[in-house]
Amino acid sequence: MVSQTIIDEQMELLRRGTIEIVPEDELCSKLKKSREAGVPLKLKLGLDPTAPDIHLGHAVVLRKLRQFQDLGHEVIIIIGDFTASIGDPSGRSITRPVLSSDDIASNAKTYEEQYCRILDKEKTRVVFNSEWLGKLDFAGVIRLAAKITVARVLERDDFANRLSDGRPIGMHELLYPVCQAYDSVALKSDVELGGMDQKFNILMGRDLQREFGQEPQVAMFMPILVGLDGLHKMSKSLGNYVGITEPANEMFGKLMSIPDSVMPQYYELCSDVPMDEVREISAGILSGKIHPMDAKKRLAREIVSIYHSAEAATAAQSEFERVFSEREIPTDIESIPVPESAFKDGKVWIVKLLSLAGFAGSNSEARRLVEQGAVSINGEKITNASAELVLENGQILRVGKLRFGKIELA
RNA sequence: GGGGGGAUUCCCGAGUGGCCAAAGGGAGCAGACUGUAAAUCUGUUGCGCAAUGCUUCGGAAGUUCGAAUCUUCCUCCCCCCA
Repeated sequence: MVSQTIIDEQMELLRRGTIEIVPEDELCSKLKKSREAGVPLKLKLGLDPTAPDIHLGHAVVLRKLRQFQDLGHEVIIIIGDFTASIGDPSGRSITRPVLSSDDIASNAKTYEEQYCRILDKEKTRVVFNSEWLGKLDFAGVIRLAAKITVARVLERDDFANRLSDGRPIGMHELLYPVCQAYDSVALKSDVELGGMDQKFNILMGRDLQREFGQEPQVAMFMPILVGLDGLHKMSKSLGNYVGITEPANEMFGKLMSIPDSVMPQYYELCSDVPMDEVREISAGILSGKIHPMDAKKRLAREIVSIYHSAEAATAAQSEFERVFSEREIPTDIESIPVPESAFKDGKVWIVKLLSLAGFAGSNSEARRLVEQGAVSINGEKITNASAELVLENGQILRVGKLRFGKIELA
């Protein structure tokens, strides 16, 4: 007999940072059963192979899976190569573009390289859903579709909204949730994790498994991590993300730029700081005992430590303080090679230099930056857009607050 | 199959013959302030070493001294009816 205390402890750990577990008591009994029988649970996570960079938002779910692995369970990652050819309509107001199979293959590979930074490779299996979905023939598809009603599919918010707003919905998109649900059937998964945007799809998995006479999976919903802007969900396309493979300094800096209001969420979902402590920090900020900036530095340090090391985190913090608190120049600055051809009479036009450095997308933009007083060389502001400069090796070109470059003469 | 509406700069959206590189908002960028937070204020946001210059308003052709605006054809989208 498995001690209830152990299960309770496990449940408490697993509950952290989840919005909803449907149903919670089923997870409890699955954990117990698994422990008694010595058979690991199968955790399913579907990844859409469109975004090749895993960021902290994806990491929320991956880290939860890791907790399951640490409890002895098995993770199955489904690369949705087949479903990507449909395009998940979740959270999209427009129909997604269809990916080529080459893109999918290379994206999937990048995923594999990245997820093992969080997951235990020994306890992770990767499968492609084309393995079973690709084998269905048209009759099979129809039989599958027959198990779900149109009304059921149209319950889904984005379909309902699109329909009422008069935006298009492709027939193939209606089948998306069915495909994903069928993945659960094919794998006989015990638990499926996903963001709230996946709620509909994951619950449909339960329905379909029941239809196929399987024990339905437990659905675990994780919040969608808000991006660095504090407004929209973290996503690569919005550029408000922190990739898990980014350098420590970069990560630290990006994390320092989040709005204060999202700190508690980041603490809970992206760090391992115990929840009691997280609550203390939040309270401390409210009462004025803790400076929000200090809380944020701690947060950034905690997160950087997970993906790099404690040392790297400390170093990133001192670098951050150097550059932004003390307004000094960063220690490692990328160099800007300046070829001879850029020179005219031994001088380089400032606008030319900026586009050479990649700090401006066009000469017009470069000109604007100069006129707005954003550009300096060795701390000396340049405001005349037609300025011609005599350059020396090692001079520091700065644009705005963030961009630095070191002049390197060819 | 029939009828109607629509496609504008990164996004939304105004513009129905010259005053339009195109209002307004969002987003971005820069400056001030600051904790690289938020809020706020200011400037800026097609290209161009800048010129009464060049290229843009779904695509092509046309009318006109002149077109985002008018005409024709095409492509795509939406709505209503069947």
